[in-house]
Amino acid sequence: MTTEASEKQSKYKGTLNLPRTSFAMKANLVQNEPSSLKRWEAAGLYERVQAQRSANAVAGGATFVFHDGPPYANGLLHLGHLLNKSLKDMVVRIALMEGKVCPYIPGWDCHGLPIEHKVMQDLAEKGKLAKIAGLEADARRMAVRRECRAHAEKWIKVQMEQMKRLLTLADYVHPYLTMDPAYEGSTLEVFADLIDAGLVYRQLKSVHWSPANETALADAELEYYDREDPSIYVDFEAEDQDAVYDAFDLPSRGEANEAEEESEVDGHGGRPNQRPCFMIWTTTPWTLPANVAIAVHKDAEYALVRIDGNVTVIAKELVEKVAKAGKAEDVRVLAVTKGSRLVGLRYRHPLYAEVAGGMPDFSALPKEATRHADGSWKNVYTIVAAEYVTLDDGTGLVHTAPGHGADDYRTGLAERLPIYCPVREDGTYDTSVPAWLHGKSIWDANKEVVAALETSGHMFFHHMFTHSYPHDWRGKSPVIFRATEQWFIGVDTARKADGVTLREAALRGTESGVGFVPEWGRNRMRGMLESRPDWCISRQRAWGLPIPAFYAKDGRVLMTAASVRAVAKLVREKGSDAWFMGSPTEILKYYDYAADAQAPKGLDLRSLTKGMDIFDVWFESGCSWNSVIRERFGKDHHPADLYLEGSDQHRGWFQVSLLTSLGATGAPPYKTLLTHGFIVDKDGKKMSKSLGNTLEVDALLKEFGADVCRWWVATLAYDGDIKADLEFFKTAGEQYRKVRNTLRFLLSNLDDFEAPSGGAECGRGRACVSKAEFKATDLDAWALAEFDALSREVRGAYAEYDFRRATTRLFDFCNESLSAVYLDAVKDRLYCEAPGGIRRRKTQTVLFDIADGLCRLLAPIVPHTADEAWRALHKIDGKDGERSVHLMTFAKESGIARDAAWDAVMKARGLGLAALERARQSSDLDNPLDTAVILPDPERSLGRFDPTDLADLLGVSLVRLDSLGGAGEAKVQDLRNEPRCERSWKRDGTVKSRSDGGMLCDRCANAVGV
RNA sequence: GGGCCCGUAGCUCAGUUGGCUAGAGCGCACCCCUGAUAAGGGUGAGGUCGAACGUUCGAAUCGUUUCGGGCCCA
Repeated sequence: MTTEASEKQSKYKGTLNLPRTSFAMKANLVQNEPSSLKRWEAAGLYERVQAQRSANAVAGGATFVFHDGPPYANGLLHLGHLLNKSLKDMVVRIALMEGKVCPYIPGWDCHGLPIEHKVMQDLAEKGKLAKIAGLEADARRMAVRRECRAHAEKWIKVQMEQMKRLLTLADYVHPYLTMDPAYEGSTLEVFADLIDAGLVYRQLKSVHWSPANETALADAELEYYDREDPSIYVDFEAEDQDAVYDAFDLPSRGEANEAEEESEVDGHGGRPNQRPCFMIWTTTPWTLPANVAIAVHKDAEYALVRIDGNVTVIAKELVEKVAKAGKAEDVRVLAVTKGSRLVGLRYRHPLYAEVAGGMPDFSALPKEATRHADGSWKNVYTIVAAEYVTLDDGTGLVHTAPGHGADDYRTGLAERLPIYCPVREDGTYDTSVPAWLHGKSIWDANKEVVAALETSGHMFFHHMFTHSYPHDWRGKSPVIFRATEQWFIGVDTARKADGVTLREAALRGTESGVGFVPEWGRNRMRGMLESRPDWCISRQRAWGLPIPAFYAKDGRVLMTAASVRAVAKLVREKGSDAWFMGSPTEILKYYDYAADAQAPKGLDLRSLTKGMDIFDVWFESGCSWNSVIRERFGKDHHPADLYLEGSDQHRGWFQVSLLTSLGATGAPPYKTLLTHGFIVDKDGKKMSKSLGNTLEVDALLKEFGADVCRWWVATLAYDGDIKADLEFFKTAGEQYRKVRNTLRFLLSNLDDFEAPSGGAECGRGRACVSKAEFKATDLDAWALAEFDALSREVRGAYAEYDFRRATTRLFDFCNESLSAVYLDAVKDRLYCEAPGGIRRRKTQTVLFDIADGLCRLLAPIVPHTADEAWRALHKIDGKDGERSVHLMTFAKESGIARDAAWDAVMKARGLGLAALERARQSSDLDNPLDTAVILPDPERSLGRFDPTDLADLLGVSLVRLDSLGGAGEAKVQDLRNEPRCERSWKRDGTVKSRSDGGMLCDRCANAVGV
């Protein structure tokens, strides 16, 4: 800029009240958020605000109990955590801003397989595994547990830092950890209550089993490798051939037809004179000795087929496939029937045909394997129906061995079949199988079974094939399914107190007791509750809370409510390590056996052995309503007001918490469930590391800062899938900047404004102007009324957890009501009026109230920016940590009256702007200040408004009203022949030469004092 | 394969009980301002409402089917 030009521009520029503020346009969140964090932590903001609200509660204020679900203490936070934790923080901050007591105790799920797995891997890499393996059982477990604890602690620290960096306001000094002794003890106490309610039992279940390592494994411990196995198609002969032919509606063979036997050609509906078979397919011949049934799908069609001389049953649509696989040459379908017609038909087990009774001696099985049955075994070796039967592979008739498969196991229970598992821990057969298999390894048995079936003529076809098969991740050896005894919580078991089952109680609670946001969560929960099986709570691992069961030599079990409570007491003192470090009598030191009526009689406590099972980690987190909420805040805080998690938790934490709470207390643990969807990429595909479409939380925080990330979260329609992409964060950043700049403009015009202190009412002697001096037709009154409306709507949206509606309104208010309309209009008076002029001070008063209120409304969403702006507004010293917007509550509404004709004014403004645009397009009239606009005023409603307000709303020098011309368009008048005020650039008709030689309008002359 | 859910302008979303030429913001294009300036203001162009049938005088809105996607299960 040349000196001349700058002189010309600056003649009056120095006399203007131009914007000035320390609140920077550039947020620099990445640098500045950590200092806010530090300031809040130093001032003990969480404790301070909780104490403040608690004091308020004593005076009758409300309480809102939020309960945080624990993330797993393993690995870095991902985008889902960012979403979840941000939403939670907003909920909590909103409750606090409404003046309620609202705790936020963050928690971590610490036990469980993923950690143990990782730790074992690390130990293997460091070559420490052999050393540990050499230890005695308890010592070995303790060695692993110590490593696991260290691992969990490490990740809790990392995740906690990330959560803090997200600016969440929680009690990070006292988080809850599921591995804390008090938490563990409290969990055991819930378990004791469930035992009291009669819901805990022990039974066999098929689990992944490693014969090489003689241990049960969970899914996470499996690795899949290719393996070669026999694929065999086996014919099981029917017991009653006529019953089979009846099922296929083949007409009875008349005596006269007997002569045809030898020349039987079928195809005419006659009954073949030979025993029909049921053909099954399997890739695990070694499980055939454990076969007790064949499953079909009752709606599928099954064909009676003559295939290379044999008559057998195969699913109709698989006939061709099977025939082709077996290279059968002569295939004829004789008849077709529904699976349901086959149910109940009996067959002969090919491996037990020679054994006395035709089946193994099931009466010798452990009672756990037969408890569910009546001992009649009437369904053994029959066709049963099962939903999981598909026609994808095999024959459509599924070999069923309840001792060796999860589906098979369920069928076994449903059909009252024995859970027959003739395979011992080491993978060899016991003596219940045919003698030639006794003691054989199942892997060796595969070929022997195949050979036996070939010899006996039951093998239709077999070949070797390669498939993906689960292996023990540690030994790389193949695993099998094997029924073992496990602990369960009965979902269909009647509670002792009222005879109601958990399933009934849960469904009832879901129906009416619990609120769902969004509402469809109710359906989802119901569907999952209806179909869920009993809850298997035992795991054969080291890293967890032990199931405190003791076993006597005679097989009896000691685990009563009283014994569990006694163990709980010890665990509260010493943690669950005590289980592994003490003898049964030491562990039971608080237990009074003599006083326990529930305990088995005549036990010698000294001869008991400790159970090796630990709890499913879901059981531990599922007890947090007790271990955290009731434990810390008392029973009157149960149920909590809100649980907030991803939609997968309908089967996870939501459900397990519901079951434990219903079982132990009879009530659900929450009043409302809020669910959010899952994060997907910009194309709606799920995010996964292998697809490379993930976004790193740390990277996002580093690029955008927490406030922008949180703004993004708040703008989401979180009830469905959530698309995430770097672009969307940029968009959120743009919106953030718009809001920030609006705040900045408010602040920059309040630099010389004396704020009312301590919430005092404005009045004489202060810069701010009393609301009593505002008229309903003032533009300032309009702005305040707009803010009142905003405040109502945002708080209403917050109350419904609709953060998107809230941020949309907040953004629109900043963008439209303030930036485009009000602030644009009041610039003139802010800059050009005398600093203390009433017109300017009134507007400043409004700017102050709006800035203050806006900061409070924004505080739950963008805690750093809201506090930064609020502190700038109140001119708080940078080091002063005592004052923060987060200690405030939402502002009261001003309640100001707004003239009913404001709508007409805004409509006229629209017409005026359109006219100005037309003028710009059609002439060289570009600057609105060079014009006057004539507004149509058919209703004669605009006359009572301040003409300067109207002119400012259009950014023009003058507005004239036309009440005679009807509701037409606005017109623009060229004022370029009128003199222009050198200070305000307006041509309002009062501009003339003044004593200082400048051309000024009356207002500016007065302001400058000439 | 089953349960629950989603699919409206390039993007993110509004669209009450079916009813005016389907809306908003962002982005984009064009213009203005240069005293909110790596800011601010104005105007405008963008959609066969995933697809197909059906119910209806009339459907983005109701029903059936179908395609694509997500979560949970099998």
